[in-house]
Amino acid sequence: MNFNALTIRDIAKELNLSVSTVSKALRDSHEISENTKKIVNAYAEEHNFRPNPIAQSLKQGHSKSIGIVVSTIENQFFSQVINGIESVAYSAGFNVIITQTHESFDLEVKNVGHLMHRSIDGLLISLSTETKNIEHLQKPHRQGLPIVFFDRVSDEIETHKVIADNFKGGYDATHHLIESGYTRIAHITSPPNISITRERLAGYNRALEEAGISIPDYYIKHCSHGGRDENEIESALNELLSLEDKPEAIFTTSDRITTTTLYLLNKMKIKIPEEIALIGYTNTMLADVLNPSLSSVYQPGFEMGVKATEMLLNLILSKRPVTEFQTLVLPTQLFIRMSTARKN
Amino acid sequence: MNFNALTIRDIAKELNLSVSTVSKALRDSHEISENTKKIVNAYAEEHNFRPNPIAQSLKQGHSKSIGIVVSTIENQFFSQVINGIESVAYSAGFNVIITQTHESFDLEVKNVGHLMHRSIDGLLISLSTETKNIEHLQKPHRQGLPIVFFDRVSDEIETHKVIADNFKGGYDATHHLIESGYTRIAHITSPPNISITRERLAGYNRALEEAGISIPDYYIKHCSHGGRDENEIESALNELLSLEDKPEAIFTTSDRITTTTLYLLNKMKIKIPEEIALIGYTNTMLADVLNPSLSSVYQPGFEMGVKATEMLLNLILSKRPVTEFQTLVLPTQLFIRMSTARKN
DNA sequence: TTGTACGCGTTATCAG
DNA sequence: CTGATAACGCGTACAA
Repeated sequence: MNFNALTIRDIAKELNLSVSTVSKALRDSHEISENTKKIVNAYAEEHNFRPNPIAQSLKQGHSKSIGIVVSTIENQFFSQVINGIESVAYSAGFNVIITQTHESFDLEVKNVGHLMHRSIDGLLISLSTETKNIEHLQKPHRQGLPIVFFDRVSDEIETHKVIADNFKGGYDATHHLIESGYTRIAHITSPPNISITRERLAGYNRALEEAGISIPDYYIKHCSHGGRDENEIESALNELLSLEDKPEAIFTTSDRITTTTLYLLNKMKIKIPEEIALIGYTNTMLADVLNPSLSSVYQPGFEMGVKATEMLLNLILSKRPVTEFQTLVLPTQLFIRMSTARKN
Repeated sequence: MNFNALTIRDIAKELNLSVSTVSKALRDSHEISENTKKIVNAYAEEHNFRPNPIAQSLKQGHSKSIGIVVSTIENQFFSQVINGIESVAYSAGFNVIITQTHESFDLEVKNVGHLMHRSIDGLLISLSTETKNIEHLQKPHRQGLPIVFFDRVSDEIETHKVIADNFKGGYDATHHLIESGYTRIAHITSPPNISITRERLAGYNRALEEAGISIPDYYIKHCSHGGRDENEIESALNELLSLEDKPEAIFTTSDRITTTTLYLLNKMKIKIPEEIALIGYTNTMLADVLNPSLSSVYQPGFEMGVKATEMLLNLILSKRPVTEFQTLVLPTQLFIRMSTARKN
C-alpha cells in the first residue's frame, strides 16, 4: 500500500520542472542552481516528501538496511544486542531487519536467504545452536556481502567478530565455586558446535585443572537444544543428582539453561545452595536479584550490538576492500551474590 | 547489494522465451502451456530462483509485509507477542518489520512514518506510554491502512483490537490480597493515558469497593515513565513506606514496574511478604518462580500476537471494506504462589 | 543549468 | 499460447 502518494514526479509537475531536476535538487547536486534547490526543498519540506525507499533500493541495488539474525529475541541478551545495533544503525541512517532462527538451522538458512533478497547491505549474525556448516554464509560472503559475527561465531569465515570473553566467564565461574570450597562441579551447557560452548568449557576445564581437580566425563552435560527442551535439562539434572558422586555445584551456561535449571530445582524442592550450589549465565537481570543464592555471569549485550554494528558499517562504507579483520573480545562480568554459597 | 543475480530476464534468455512468458509461467498463469511451465519451473527450481521482492513491491504497490510497533522487545511480553505475530504472518507469506518506541511519542510517530514509507500492508501497534493523541495514526488509517491495536489500544480509531482482560487482572489481584487479609493495598502503576492503566485501576477500585474498603488517593502512584525510571519508583516506594498508614500490600502493573519494585525492595532489605506483600504483573516467567513470595498476573503474549495478526490479515485480504469491528478480550491469568502471603 | 531517456526486476495489458 | 511494451519511483548518463 503506497501512501505518501507524493513522488518527485508530482513535485516536478507542480513546480514546472523536470523530474531529474527535482531529483538532483533533492540530492543537492552541484549542477542545480541554488535558487531551484531552495524552491524544491521548500516544497518537499512543506509536503514532507520522502523518496520511496523501495524504488531507491531497486534502482541503487542497496537498501540502507542491515540484516540481523539471532536465535530469539525472547532472550534478553539478544534484545539488548538489538538495541545496541539499532542505536548505531539509526544514527548512520540505516534500518535493521530482525530475524529469528529459534535455534533451527533450516530457519537460519531461510532467514539469510530472505535477507539477501531484501538487498541488505550487510549482515550481523549469531549462529544457531544447530548450525554446523556455514555454506549459506560463505556464498554471499564471497560475493561481497559484509558480514560481522557476534557472540556465536564461526572460524570458517574471515571477517570481523565480536565475542564475549567466554573463556574467562567459564573460568571465573568455576574458580569462584572452587574458592568457595566446592570440588565436585558439574557443567550443564549448550551443544559443542557453537563457539561459546567450547570457550566456556575450556575456561571451566582450565580452572579445575589449575586447582588439581579432575572430574568425570559425566559431569558435563550438553543439551542439544540449548535449553529449549525442558525435559532434556530435567534428565540431565536427574542423572547428576542420582549419581553416587553427586556434584555439589553446577555451572550452567546460557540464559535459557540457567533459568530452566533454576525453575526445575525449585520444582524439585531442592534448596540452593544448601543442597546444590548454582552459578550460571543469565541476562535476565532479575535472576540474581530474586534468588540471591544464584550467582551469575553477565554479558554486555548492548555494547556487543554497538561494536558489531560499528564494525559492519565500517565494512559497508569502506571504499577499498578490507583485508585486516579483527576479533573484539568484550569482558563478561561475574556477579557474585552467593554469600551463602560457601561450603562449610 | 543484490545477490541472486538471477532474474526472470536471465531465465528468459537462457530458455529462449520472453520475460513475460517466464513471469506468467512462474505465476502459474492459465494462459501458459503446461509444457512451458514445466520447463520454466524446473529451471527456476534448479537455480533456486526467487523473484526480487523489492521489484515486486515497487510494481504492485504493496510489500507483503506488516509493520509492528511496540515499546521495547526487551519486555518479554512483547517478544512473545512478536513470536505470535511471526508465526501467523510467515505462514501467510507476510514478513514483519519490528520497530520500538522505547515509550517515546516522538519515536512512535517516526516509526509509523518509516513503516508507511516501507509500503507496509498493515500495522500492528501497541501505543507508547507517552502517547496522548494519535493523529499520526488517523491519517494513514483514513487513507486505508489496515490497523489492529493490541494491548494498549485507543478509542479514537474504530478498528479491530485485541486486549487482555485488564479489568479482571486488576480485580483478581486486588481481590486476592483482600482475601488474604490485607486492607491497606497500594497500587503502583503506569501513566493513566494508556488504556491498560485505566482498566487495571478500575479493577483494583472495584475489588476494594466491593469489600467496603476505601483507600486514600496517595496509595495510587502513577509512574510517568512506565517503570523505566528507577528513581521514580524508588520515590514512590519511599513515600508509601514512610506513611503513617503504611500499606501492607502493593499491587504493581507492568513487567518493568514489578521487577523494579522487587529489585528495590530487595535492595532495601524489606522482606516480602512479611513486611509488605506484593502482587504484580510480569511476563518474566522467572519472577514468580524465583521469588515465591511474589504472586503475579500473566498475559498471554503469544496468543495476543496470533489473534491480532489474524485480524489484520483479515483486514488486508478482505475485498470489500470492513464495517464491523471487534475487540477481542483475552483472559489474563493470575498465578498465586503467595502461600506465605496470608496476613496473620 | 535543465531536460530526456533509460534501466533497476517485476507484472499487467494488449497484440500477435 | 506467447511476446512486446508500458509502468511502478527513482537516479543518472547524456543531450540540449
